[in-house]
Amino acid sequence: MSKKNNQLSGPTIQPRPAMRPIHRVKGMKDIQPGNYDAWNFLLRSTFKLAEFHGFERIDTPVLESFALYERSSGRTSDIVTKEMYSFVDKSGERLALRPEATPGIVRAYIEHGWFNLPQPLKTLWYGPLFRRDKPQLGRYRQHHQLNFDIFGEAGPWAEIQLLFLIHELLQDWGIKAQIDINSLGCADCRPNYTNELVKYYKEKKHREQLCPDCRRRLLKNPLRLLDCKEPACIALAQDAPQIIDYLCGPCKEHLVKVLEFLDNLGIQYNLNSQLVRGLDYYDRTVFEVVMPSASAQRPLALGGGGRYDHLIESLGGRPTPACGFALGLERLLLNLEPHKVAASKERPDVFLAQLGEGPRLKSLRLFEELRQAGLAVHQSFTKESLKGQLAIANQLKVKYTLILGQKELLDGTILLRDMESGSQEVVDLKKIKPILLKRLTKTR
RNA sequence: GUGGCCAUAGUUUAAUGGUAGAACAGCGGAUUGUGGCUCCGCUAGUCUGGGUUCAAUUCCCAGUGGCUACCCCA
Repeated sequence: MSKKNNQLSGPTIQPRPAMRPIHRVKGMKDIQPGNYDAWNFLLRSTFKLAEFHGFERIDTPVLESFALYERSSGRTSDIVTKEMYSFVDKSGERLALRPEATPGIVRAYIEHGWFNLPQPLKTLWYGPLFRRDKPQLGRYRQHHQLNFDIFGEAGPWAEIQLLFLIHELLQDWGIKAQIDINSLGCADCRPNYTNELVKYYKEKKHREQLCPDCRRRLLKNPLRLLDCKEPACIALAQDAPQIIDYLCGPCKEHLVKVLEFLDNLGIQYNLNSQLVRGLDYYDRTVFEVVMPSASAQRPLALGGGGRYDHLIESLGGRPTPACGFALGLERLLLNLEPHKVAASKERPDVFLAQLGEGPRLKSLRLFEELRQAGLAVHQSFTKESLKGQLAIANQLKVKYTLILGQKELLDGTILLRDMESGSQEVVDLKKIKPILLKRLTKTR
């Protein structure tokens, strides 16, 4: 157990632990040192852009009542039936870790009377969601979403603004994904279509070709027949009636408006009549951002959303049209170019190195002074050796390093080292702040 | 929930039925006040349980975990 080298200043060497460490829970992910750069890259640009678009930041609790999801997402949806983390609280109340964001957001909208705020209300939500899936590529039991919602706007402008925002974000991030769009009609016209669809699939020659899953879907949720990836079912879906042909006047007009605007803005999209979504609450416009995957048969969805004009009502609110969109952070992360992330990282301006007790104290004060002057100062007060401190300054790729030792402290000076050239000059300590400010603004 | 592949230092990996070798990273030194390059040293590992065996990290079984495809979804 004895250490030969008692000068070791690194992590303290611990005796071997007697107990086995506890592993993280399946499907959960830690964000490790260094990983946050990519998250910041995504989040910072989103928060900024969403603010320009007039979205207000909101949050809702991780824990909600089970009934909320049962009523909104659909009693038969997979999310509710097999993927939710739910439990009974000591009080006997049935609770759930939120599996998606929209129901909680809508609940808050109703509960706090957000309909009294200026409408349309645009909200930005960011947080973790929980689904008890089997983990795989881009899927974790805890994942994070960015949710954009627009309340109180019945017109196609809501969709347009969302799609425009998404388009801008994808461009900023350098992600070349495809936007799929479709309309599911409304309560008036959708039944006509589903009737036709069921009729088509019930024809004997068609029905016989369906996979077992799809035979079930035919009874439970016919729209999802279009979504199957079995070759035979895909072939059948090709010739199936298309919902576009069955949309009522207003629904058709709405969709056409959305598409016209997109054309006008030069936003490329793919009108995909096969696109249906896994949640029950959508009306009219639905869309998805998809990324073709090399290994998987289906493209990976980076995000998805649509209009939910009746959800607020069905959760007990006054009738309010609404439209929302969610992006999956972990899936976006999968598609980021490392060099874009690296380039987005801000480099500190100055590194402050010190040698000895006195200089260290003095440098703490100088650190504060420079920081308040608006300089990005870094330091490593725990390191003793100048060598070690310079190595860190080098890793940080700072332009200048300040060195304050005993000698400088006595003279009232400080060393200014240019890290690129390696040249050094002695500067009056009182003048270091203006000198740095001047040099850095010149090179920035 | 179903299927496939996998499990050795922090990471990437090598090897073996006789208790494991490297690279990178970290820390220290060469240079006790000067980074990047170099050289040297140190730290650190066979997922868990059971079985076969004189002996298991190696072979077998189970579990757990990871990756991945499917269902479904962001």
